[in-house]
Amino acid sequence: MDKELCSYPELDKHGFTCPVELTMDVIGGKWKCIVIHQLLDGPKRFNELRRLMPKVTQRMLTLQLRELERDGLVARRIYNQVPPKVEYSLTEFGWELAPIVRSMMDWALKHADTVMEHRSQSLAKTQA
Amino acid sequence: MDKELCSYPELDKHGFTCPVELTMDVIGGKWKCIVIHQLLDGPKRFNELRRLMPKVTQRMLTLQLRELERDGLVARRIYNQVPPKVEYSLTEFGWELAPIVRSMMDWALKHADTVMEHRSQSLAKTQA
DNA sequence: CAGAATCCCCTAGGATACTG
DNA sequence: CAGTATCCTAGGGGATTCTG
Repeated sequence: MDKELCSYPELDKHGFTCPVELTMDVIGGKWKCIVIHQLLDGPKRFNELRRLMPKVTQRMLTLQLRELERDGLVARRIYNQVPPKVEYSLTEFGWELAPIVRSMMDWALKHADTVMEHRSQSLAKTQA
Repeated sequence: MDKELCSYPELDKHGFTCPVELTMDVIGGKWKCIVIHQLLDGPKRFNELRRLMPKVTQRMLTLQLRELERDGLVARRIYNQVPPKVEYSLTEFGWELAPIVRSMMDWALKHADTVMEHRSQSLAKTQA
């Protein structure tokens, strides 16, 4: 396989130049990875997710969940009762993302302080 | 450790509720992961990156590179010559992202078609 | 409870032109 | 070659209100 001409027919057929671009298109939403991360722990109700993610508005949560649903990553189960109960869970396909999200979590726990150091340092330089 | 009260002091000190949120803040830019993916292959010059990423504008490439630099993930080496030569490479810290980006690539190569199927299916439903 | 509907804003990101 | 400098806009995202 030619290293310099490494294109991906399956991908650019759909307008993606690079595999990573496709993945980002799927999980790149501001809250998607966090939703998935929460769902790794088990199915969650809508307001349960809201409580777990205090900074996301319910509008945004809805939108991101809809996109995850569209891509087949998240299942939405409606219990027909009053008051309503809706449960979100990872599909089998959604579980395929677990390694990625877990490695994102591991990375953050290991390197959070390093990132913050770099940021404050480069901020200090612009200040000076 | 209490599962229900699983907060991360190091993180929410900086305003992050969840580890994954921090990671997304670092690599969540539209092109950052792709840049990193390209740099996994070795150092690259500016226009070399542009050629590898046809869809990114040079303005955006510059901005994303600057942020990656700020966070200490990418190094910028300037060769003092005419015409100018600038080489971007992953720092040691940047290499820590390799597992994540690689798993993103693997995922895409495995599941691209499945994603597309789901998308066209859910599109068909809205059409109907 | 789990949302849909509006309204609105901001900024991430694009297009184009210029430069050391 | 490797960028700045402007200008501009689509849409990502927020706040609020309403509902089955």
